[in-house]
Amino acid sequence: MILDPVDLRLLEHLQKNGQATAQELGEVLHLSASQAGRRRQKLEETGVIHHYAARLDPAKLGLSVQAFVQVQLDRHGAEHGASFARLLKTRPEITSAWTMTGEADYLLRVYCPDLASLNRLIHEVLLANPVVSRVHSQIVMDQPKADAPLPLG
Amino acid sequence: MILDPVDLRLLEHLQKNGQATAQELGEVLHLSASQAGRRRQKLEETGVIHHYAARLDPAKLGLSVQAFVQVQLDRHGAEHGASFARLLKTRPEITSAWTMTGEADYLLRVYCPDLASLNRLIHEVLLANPVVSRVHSQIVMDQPKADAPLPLG
DNA sequence: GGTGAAATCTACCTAGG
DNA sequence: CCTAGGTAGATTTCACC
Repeated sequence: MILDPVDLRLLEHLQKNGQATAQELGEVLHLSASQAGRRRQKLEETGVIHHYAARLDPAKLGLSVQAFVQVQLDRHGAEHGASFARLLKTRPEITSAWTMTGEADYLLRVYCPDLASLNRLIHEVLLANPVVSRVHSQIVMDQPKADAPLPLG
Repeated sequence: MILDPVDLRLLEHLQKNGQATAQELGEVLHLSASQAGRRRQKLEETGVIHHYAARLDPAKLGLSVQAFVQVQLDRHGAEHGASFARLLKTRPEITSAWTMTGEADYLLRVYCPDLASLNRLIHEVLLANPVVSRVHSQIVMDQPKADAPLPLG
């Protein structure tokens, strides 16, 4: 699928407001509402737009502690990685996990109601797991930039 | 604002499908559509729901390189942090930035079309900045867990 | 919890390059 | 023939009962 500059501006807008109506999109893009809606539909069908999501305010939900946790597995092997990957899915506090080049480390993004529950996660879940060799956690103090739209230029 | 278990299930659903209609929410929650819509409206007004966003597929947009970059500032001071914070806003590849406890480090989440542009960002933008002392970048290989709903239990 | 007016979406249709 | 703009029926929302 080819994305022209109008598509990119449409995507930029929909990332900021996923509830924008076809009419609103048309005004922003200087198109008719029907054309804007048609473009949006195309982008949904082709999977460029993966889904729509409500973004919540963690503080208002009592999730006052955010952290990034780096986890180092003691032995590198497919079966170890797989068992750890299963663990990730069972822990709702871990909202995202990435593996990186170089080390077979995981980077985890974690939301907890308080420091105690973060420490429980680290000690009773992560360090208690025999596959895990080391963890290093850093608590988020401030988020000067949050979930900006993807760079589409 | 008090959130009862029904609100939490509503939020969980809206994080997965931000376009759920009041009727759909009502079916999930075993409520009437009008009650489900009323709850949602309340959660929007009180800011528990911050906004709605379209989630895009980075690969389909040509953003094949994701990375986390840790940036260490050479001197810790309010004015240095502020100048770096301004830099963050000017770079669309940097979609999120966090400051952590302990060090005055920044963790940056970055999306680039290729390795060359990531390297340009690191060397010509970050390291070229006099405030920056060291950077350490890790390229994302895999994302076994991606943007799961916030833990609302 | 239910109802109805207003707004919105979407499929279909028409016009122009 | 393909792309842009317009129209109508169905659906959804939201203020009110």
